[in-house]
Amino acid sequence: MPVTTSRREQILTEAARLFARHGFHGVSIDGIGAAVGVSGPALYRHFPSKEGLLAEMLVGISEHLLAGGQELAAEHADPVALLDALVAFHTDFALRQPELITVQDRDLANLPDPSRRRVRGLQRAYVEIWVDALRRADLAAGEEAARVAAHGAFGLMNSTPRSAGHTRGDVAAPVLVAMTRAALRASPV
Amino acid sequence: MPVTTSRREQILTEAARLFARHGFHGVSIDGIGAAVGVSGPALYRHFPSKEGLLAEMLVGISEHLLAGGQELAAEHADPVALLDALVAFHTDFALRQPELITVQDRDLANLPDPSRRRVRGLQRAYVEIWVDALRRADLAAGEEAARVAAHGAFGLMNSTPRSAGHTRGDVAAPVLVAMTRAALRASPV
DNA sequence: CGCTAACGTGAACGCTCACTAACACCACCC
DNA sequence: GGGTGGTGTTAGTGAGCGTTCACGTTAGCG
Repeated sequence: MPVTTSRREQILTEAARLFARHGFHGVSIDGIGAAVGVSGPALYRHFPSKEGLLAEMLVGISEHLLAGGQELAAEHADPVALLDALVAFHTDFALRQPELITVQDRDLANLPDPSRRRVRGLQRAYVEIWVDALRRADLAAGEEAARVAAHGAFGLMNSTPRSAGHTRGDVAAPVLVAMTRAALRASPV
Repeated sequence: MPVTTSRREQILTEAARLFARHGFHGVSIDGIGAAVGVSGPALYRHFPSKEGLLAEMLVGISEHLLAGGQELAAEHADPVALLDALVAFHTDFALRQPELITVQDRDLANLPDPSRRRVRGLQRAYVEIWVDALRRADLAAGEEAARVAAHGAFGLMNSTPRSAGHTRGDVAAPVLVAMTRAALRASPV
């Protein structure tokens, strides 16, 4: 890993910004090129296609989340403590990388089939960590309810990137963490 | 208003389904036409443009939510009771019209400028009802925190349409309602 | 020094797509 | 029965865009 951001990473960063703002189909190859200071087809020296670029982005996010989740799961035996750690971890990521979060759950449909399956698999494994913790902590009335609760928590923690976005992280973070923890504890009605 | 769904409404319904699945730019005029049994440019007999169709859809949603919110606000003097009613109302809408919810917060960016401003204004007014109730109920540590909490609640309630989607509503609804209420009560840390 | 590989450019191609134009059908009504 | 407005169709047009191609430049290296 180079100390100076490589052109590849530069492209990924700017593309994420643009995709988050205008959507995958709302951004042109020329537009991405212009954002990094080169023009148009130069991207094909670094990525096989526009879809390939998106694929690398989304796979990267999913892998990062799953890796973090697995690490926390290994550290915490107590499911309630694990959930608290997961909430902190996910909230931190969502507030630090708002563009990635936005792109991830808006443009998944634009992935070519094999990559989409890959991302879906990674996401499913990540969700499974949450579902498992919820069930072990007796915080869900069943498999399906646990899944609803996990997705609900994601929606809550991912909400700030999607909406205004320019809320300062140090204001939003404690609110979101407190809300999510309370929401999870309340799920079994 | 005809008892049989007019062609206009038919188009709006099918377009919502398609937009939700593939995104605004991922759906063609011909595709929408095919979905309602006519082909292609026939849509221009009912809508001025593809963007106009989207505009009518999103304005309709925003107006519906705002109207519902205002009605509830008029009925409930107690802010906590109002919040409970808002949660029930919004959750019901989100689970009954998952496609509309999906399109609303994914494709707002694809609206032409005047309509986008219109929708943003309606949304802001709707959020204001929530923010106001939260503050009057002493459930937020400040203006900005209240806004974060409101958007968080939306993210939670809107989560099921976005994710799996094929979860049965009568399973998801009570879980989401309980989670959202708990989350809102927890927001002041 | 020449060879090579990495990186960039502008021009061209081919396709999709929103939108328009010209025409047809049909219900309705005076 | 003829005019009229609503609703459809097919063919065409022009623009945008992803991708490829042929070519230029530069850096490293035997």
